[in-house]
Amino acid sequence: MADFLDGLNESQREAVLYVDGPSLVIAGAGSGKTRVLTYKIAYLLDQGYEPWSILALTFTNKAAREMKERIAGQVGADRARYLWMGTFHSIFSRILRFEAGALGFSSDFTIYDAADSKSLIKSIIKEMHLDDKVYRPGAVQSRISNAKNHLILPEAYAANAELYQSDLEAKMPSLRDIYARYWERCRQSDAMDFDDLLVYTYLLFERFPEVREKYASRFRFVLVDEYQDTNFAQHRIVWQLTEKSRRVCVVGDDAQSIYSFRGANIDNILKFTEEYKEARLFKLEQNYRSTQTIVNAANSLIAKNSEQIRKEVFSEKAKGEPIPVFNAYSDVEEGDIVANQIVKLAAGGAYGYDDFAILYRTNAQSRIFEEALRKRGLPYRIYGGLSFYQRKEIKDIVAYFRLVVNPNDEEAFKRIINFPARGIGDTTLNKIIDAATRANVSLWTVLNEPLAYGLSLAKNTCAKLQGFRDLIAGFAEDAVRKNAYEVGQDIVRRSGIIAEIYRDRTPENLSRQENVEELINGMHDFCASREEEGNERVSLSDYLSEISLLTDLDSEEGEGARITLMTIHSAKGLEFKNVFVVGLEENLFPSPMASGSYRQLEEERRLFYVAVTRAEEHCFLSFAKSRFKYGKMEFCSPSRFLRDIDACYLKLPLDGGVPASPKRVMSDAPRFAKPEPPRVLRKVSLSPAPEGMPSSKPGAAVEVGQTIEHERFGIGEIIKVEGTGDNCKATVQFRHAGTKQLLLKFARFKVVS
DNA sequence: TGGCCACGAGAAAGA
DNA sequence: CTCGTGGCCA
Repeated sequence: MADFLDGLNESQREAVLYVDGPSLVIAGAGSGKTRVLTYKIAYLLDQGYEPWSILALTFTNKAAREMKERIAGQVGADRARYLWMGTFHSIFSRILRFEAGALGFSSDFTIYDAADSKSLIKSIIKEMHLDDKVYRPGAVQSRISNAKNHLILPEAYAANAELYQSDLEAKMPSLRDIYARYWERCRQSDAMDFDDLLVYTYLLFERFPEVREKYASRFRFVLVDEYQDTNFAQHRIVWQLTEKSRRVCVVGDDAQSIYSFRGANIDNILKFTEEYKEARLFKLEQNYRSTQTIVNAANSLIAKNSEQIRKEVFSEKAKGEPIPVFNAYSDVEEGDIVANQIVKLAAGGAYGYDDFAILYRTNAQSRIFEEALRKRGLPYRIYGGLSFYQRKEIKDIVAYFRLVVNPNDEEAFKRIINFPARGIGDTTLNKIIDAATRANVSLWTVLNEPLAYGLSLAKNTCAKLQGFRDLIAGFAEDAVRKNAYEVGQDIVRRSGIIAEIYRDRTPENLSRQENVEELINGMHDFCASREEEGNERVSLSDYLSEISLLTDLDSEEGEGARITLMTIHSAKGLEFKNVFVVGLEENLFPSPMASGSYRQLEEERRLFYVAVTRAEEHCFLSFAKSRFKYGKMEFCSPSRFLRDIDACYLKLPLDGGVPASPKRVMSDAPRFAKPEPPRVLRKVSLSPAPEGMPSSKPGAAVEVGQTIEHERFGIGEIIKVEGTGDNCKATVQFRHAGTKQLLLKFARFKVVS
């Protein structure tokens, strides 16, 4: 035991060793939070706790997996295996499958992903003859989700005057009816959405005290990671489980709370010691990850926030270099600057490509970096965007699986009843939905006896429906005997999906074929490894419950070192030697959607804090003066957050082109002036050139040797001119964007000298 | 019924 | 620019 305590500092050790009551561990960025959790679990095991009596909740599968591996390294894989360790959603779905009957669900209930739930909401809005311009499905979905995260059920929602008032203001008076209907339809479909996994766990414990008692006493110790990101429902469930035992340890960093948009409540951590009055508070303040400069810069940034638990994060690592801030002319140039910087650093030999990460606010920003890297032949991997399980061909197949396991699954039904095309169109489907809604039964029930539910159908259509019914029922029969892989293979072949995808060899189809093969191979591996572990028959249902909570962060693609491209949100918990935080512009970061309130703005600042603290050795910041948005070019000003970092930790000037004068940098005036109006030369200009701006006349000739400033590529020198008139072309060597040929007729630039 | 085309609107973070 | 929708035609 002593051997593993050696690896801990004073405060870490205290946090590990206190197991007699509730505790809150405030862990600054990079302060060894995971270390404390794993050591603490190892310590508990050492103290005689059985693995299955320890519940450890995390936010990502990845975090759970890594922690499990580390514990396995300390106490052996055979013991680590029996720990209850996983995400809130996966642990609770496990419990819910076991206790489903009590709640009126079957243990094979489907988990609706965000797309399923949105699609169901969409059809409910349609059925209720509401205007989907007013009742935007996304907005409705987030209001319902919000209610669930606060454990407000449809009945309570309808009775709540305040909520109704807010719905009225949003011009959605019928929201409570949509919610009620959505709730019923999910039950009808034997389905739960992500939020339901929490809601029903809470309800289970609330309505059945003996069940609550069972789990509360089974889990003798409960640990929660990233507590700052828990929502009200999660918080209450932790309370249900630990109110009596008081053996709970929550770990988190209020400065890294970045998920309020999905209901996370920073008060859970801020007020933990009020709810657990006797709780001990531990603070981990030594950062083992980053240079002093990075830590200090991050501290100066987060100090601008008002609501936080006070702590002094410090680093004893090297001082490190100031953080460069790059000022790019355009989004494209920003990509070039970052890529060039990576080339430069990588050439030094000290770094592999996996030592680099490019972090951005929105997924849409990834494309430009992707292009810049590809152009230079640099290997990269983009996280986010369409994950494997969200691809159409995969979703289609999984919909078959879902319907076979749970025929009442409405969303799966709608997805595949006419895929591959079998002549059952919208008209017929709408009749079925209509009848099902009126009779309060599932679509599958109607399909089984169309005539009993008063469907008027052509004979031909009836036969087609019968064919579909038999197909699914046949698979369902097989699924009882065969394992997931066997049924899966059968379904893909006999449903006609293979025929559909292998019909021709277009590039899209080839990639689909690969994906389908990958899915089937994955099923094979899944079954094989489960069966090796001693499970007799791994059912399709087992497989589905495994994949329904996976994200693309979970798919390890091992081949070689790659540059990581991801959103800041998904980078939480990760670290890289070199980090580029890009797109630091107003209306991007902070997001325009967060500029509404002070609270939201503070969350954006925390997000920036998370980004900067991912870096171990070098952190780079950048922004562009112009950027393509909504298909149009927009001018942007630097993010206010750049001003929140003490200038002494930054390396200015930050220009990709004209160096800013140091004087201006140090002055009291805002360090980042708004960009000037576009000083751009156009052939056809409707407005006169701005006064006092150096600007050449339309059609002015350029000469070799001149320096120009291009709207998107920045400063460059003309090295060649060919052609005349409309065909006049100039070759320009740009400082940061490489060499380009510009057709003067279209080029947007001005001559600088 | 199903496929194709044209048009218009919208574009945040994730289990 | 990209997705989703709605109208039109085979």
